[in-house]
Amino acid sequence: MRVLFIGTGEIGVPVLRWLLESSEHELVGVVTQPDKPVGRSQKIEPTPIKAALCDLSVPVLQPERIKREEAIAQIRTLLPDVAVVMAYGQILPRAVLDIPGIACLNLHASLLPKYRGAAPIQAAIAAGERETGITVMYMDEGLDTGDILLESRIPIAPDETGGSLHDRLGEIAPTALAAALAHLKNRNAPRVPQQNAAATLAPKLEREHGRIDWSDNAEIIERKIRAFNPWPGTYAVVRDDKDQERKLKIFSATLADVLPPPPGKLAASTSEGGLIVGTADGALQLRDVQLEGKKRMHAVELVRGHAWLAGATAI
RNA sequence: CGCGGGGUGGAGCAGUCUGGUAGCUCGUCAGGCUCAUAACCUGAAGGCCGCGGGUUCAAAUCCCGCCCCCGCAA
Repeated sequence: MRVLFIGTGEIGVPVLRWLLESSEHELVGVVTQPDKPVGRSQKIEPTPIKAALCDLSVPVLQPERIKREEAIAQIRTLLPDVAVVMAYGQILPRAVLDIPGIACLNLHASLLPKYRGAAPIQAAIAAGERETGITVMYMDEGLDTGDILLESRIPIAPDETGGSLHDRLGEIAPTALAAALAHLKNRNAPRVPQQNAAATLAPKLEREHGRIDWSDNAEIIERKIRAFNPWPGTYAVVRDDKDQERKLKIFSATLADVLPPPPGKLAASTSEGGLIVGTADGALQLRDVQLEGKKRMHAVELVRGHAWLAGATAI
């Protein structure tokens, strides 16, 4: 089949690679977001999808707005049978959804109808789910509301991070897509409407969402730290010995079976060294942390040079 | 020229403003104490103080240039 890939994020790269190598399907074009300035130096960088596309014979479209008529007209000339959308970052208008001759599919990184939206991976871990997966669905104009073609499930490990789950979901996506395309080709593809009553939303995450509320339970906070690692990250704001507010990023922490300090209060850990911090119902042992302006390191190392941390309060 | 923090023995930091013998917590090694120990005591090794230039009797410290790391903003 003639397949058009529409995507931007890293998670779509395995699917793109699979389409490139597939002998059964022809990648007729790729739509991705425009190159954007990234990082401290604001260097203009291609999207991960464009960067992964070393095969220059595939047409790449990077419309500022896919709603515009010029963009739509260009896509139409590619004459795709199927469009495959994954982590694109723009809403597709009806006019685009109607272009593919057979179907416009979306690969979404959750078991729909749970966690519709931009951050399904983090949401699943933060909620303490035991499994998640890739859902292949027929796109409609709503936000991840289309009818389901199939889903591919994987378990969530107890030490899973947003990053590790993101990578694993990206890797199983090609298999799910292959099955979906095979069904379409054989004209026996299932089509099951979502149970809208069970739907939940996983809205786009901002850095500010990573601030930890120490009045939450230890288990909730620990899951959030894992879910938000590496993006958008979690942090506490502490006052240092010079009365300056400093941001302390927390990359990992574990539940500590010790007498907890009050919520948000940092204390020296007697059992393992480093720092423990109080929550609503228990203590967390801090592991990988990073004080703003400093390198990422183990809490044990950080405390050697920053004794004030033991006894500080996260505000 | 977006804003800001930083580069000091193996790790994390202080010292820089106010130039004058390189310091702290830990690690390593040796010895001691102990039934024993990640505990405690004693001792030791280990630093061209990011790189280059300048000022000075004297530079980690002051001046100029460069490299690298990190936080924010986008």
